[in-house]
Amino acid sequence: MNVKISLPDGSVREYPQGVKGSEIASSISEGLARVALAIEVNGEVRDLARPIDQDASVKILTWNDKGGKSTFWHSSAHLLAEALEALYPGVKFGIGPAIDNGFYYDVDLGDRPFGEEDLAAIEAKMKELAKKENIYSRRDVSKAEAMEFFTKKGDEYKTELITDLKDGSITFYEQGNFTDLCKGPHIPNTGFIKAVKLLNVAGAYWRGNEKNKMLKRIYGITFPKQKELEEYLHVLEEAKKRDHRKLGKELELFAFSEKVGMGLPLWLPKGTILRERLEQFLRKAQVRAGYDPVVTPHIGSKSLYVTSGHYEKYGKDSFQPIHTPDEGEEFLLKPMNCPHHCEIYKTKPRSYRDLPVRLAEFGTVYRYEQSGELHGLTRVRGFTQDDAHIFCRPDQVKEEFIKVIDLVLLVFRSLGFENYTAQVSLRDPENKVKYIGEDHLWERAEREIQEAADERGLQTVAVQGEAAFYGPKLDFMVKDALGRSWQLGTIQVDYQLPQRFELEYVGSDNQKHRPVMIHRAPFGSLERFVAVLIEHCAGNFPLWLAPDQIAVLPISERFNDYAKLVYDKLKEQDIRGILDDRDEKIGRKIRDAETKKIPYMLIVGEKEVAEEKVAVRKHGQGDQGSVLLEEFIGKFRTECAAPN
RNA sequence: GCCGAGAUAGCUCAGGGGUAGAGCAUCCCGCUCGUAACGGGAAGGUCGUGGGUUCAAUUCCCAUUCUCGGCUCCA
Repeated sequence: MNVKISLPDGSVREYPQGVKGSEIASSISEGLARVALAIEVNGEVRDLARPIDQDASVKILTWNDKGGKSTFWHSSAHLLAEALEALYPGVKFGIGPAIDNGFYYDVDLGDRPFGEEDLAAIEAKMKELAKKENIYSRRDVSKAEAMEFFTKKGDEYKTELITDLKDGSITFYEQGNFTDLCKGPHIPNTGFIKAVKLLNVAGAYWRGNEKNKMLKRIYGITFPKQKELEEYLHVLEEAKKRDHRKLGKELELFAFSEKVGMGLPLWLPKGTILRERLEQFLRKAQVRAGYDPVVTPHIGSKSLYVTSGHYEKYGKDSFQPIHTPDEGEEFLLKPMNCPHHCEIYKTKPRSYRDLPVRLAEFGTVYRYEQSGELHGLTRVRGFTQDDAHIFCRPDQVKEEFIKVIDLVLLVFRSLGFENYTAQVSLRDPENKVKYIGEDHLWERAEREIQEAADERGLQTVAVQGEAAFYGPKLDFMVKDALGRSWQLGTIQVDYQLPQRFELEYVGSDNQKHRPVMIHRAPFGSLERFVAVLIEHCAGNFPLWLAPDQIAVLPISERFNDYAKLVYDKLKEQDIRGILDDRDEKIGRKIRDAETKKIPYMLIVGEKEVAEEKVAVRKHGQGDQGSVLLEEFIGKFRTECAAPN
């Protein structure tokens, strides 16, 4: 009997029943068979060696497929385990999955001291074992048999896992001398793994539960070609160079002080310019889009947050209330701007004609993040949101959403983030009780968010169960220059706060109605955004943002007067920059300006003085030749205008 | 918060039971210079903080703070 196999190109071929993925691959082309790692059968990734008994649509997976990569890395985790077992007899294993970039294995090495120094030896062992081209073979085992195997081995983690599995659906995979509980799939043999790098070791709780024992998690990555590993390591190195914590220090953008407190960034003068430029840019765009700027205090009465519900949900895990000398007064550091904005909404009765009301504030909020979670500017305890709340009628949600999407995209485009996607976060349909708000409003809002995203041509993924408890949301992810994804802006629909604050408007029917609230922040937080921007452009900010746009460099002290004249002329035009009149050689001055990543250098010497010119040098590009100073200023002013 | 590693000059880092060292930055002197580091000199450190062991601690031990790598969490 034959089975009909349909291929991704739409063609259908017949094969004898029980045909293997590897045979299908060979029948398509020998080249494909050589690089085939796994096969997707009706959407499920499987081993190439597993027989196919029924009609199916299949796709041969290679390194270029996501499923191929994850299979490859999962198999690499097994190879790591095999190497560990060879080098550390008696080692116990937790889990070893593939992750976005590589794989890890959680292991219990007992009391043995173990650190990153040990990784090289394991790596060598892995390479040695890989060369053997051991086959990953799958075998069904009964629960009892599986239990017996790991009990005998003394691996209590595996036996715990087996306890939770159903008899009849348990499989082992074996390669070389290593056997693991695993549902697969795997690549055909270890020989595909040509390049191995173990990256780091970290603690990880067994099953992610802090009550459990902490295992050692060994992270690694592998590739089918040595060259690909080298490229990957190069990207890692590049990422290190671009680390915003490093550049933030070098370029004097921000700093932290133990005395001020962890997670509380200090913005230095140059960083402040950057930040304020971003603020001004968005402020302008928001005024154009019909937002009203507001300002609210950094603290608020505890009762404000009791009303909003934040106190109940986060109060205990937050900065503790501030007490005044007078009894009974309690204030909280503002963790959110929305309660304040709700109170602004309530300062006067609102008509349906007034809506939407859009209140915007660069509001600094304070949240008690766990100490281990703090990280540069991306995770801090005090940060400024480019926050705004749109109070609108239910029938305006979609239109407002579209407007917000436009604003977010303007921000991304203006800052050079060309690659972005969006996640539509929906309710968990199985568990509607978790959420607040009427069913029909949710359904409508979820539909309208999706429609709004589609109308603007956004590439979206919908994820169920990811909504906030108060409403569905749209989260934006950007890819930076190194291909890393960051979550930035967010737009969220909220039914809860209008209800809690009893917000109302009078409708055309002369009845009171409840507005819908939209929270939105295109940057997310200024701190996080600046961090991402630094890493995206490696500290080479676009001209309109650069803290120092120009360095004026006299060739020698003899030309300092002219240099000062040039510098003053630039200042008059609001051009930011420095005058380097140090007693140094021009090569040195250029080098320093290049290191500081200043976009333009104006070099002035004998020739320039005589002709009222400046010799222009661009950062990273070198000498651009001389032009008249006036001419340069004219061009520069056009070039440094903020986008809009 | 939890596990692990670390903290030495403004920065990057070396050293190690007998009260510290380099390069860069800083300051001074000389040079007056044409597109990525001019030469010489000086100054600069309670070796994160607090305890303990020791004749002696920056070094060993304990605690603590902060930083880093993860885990967990994230309005």
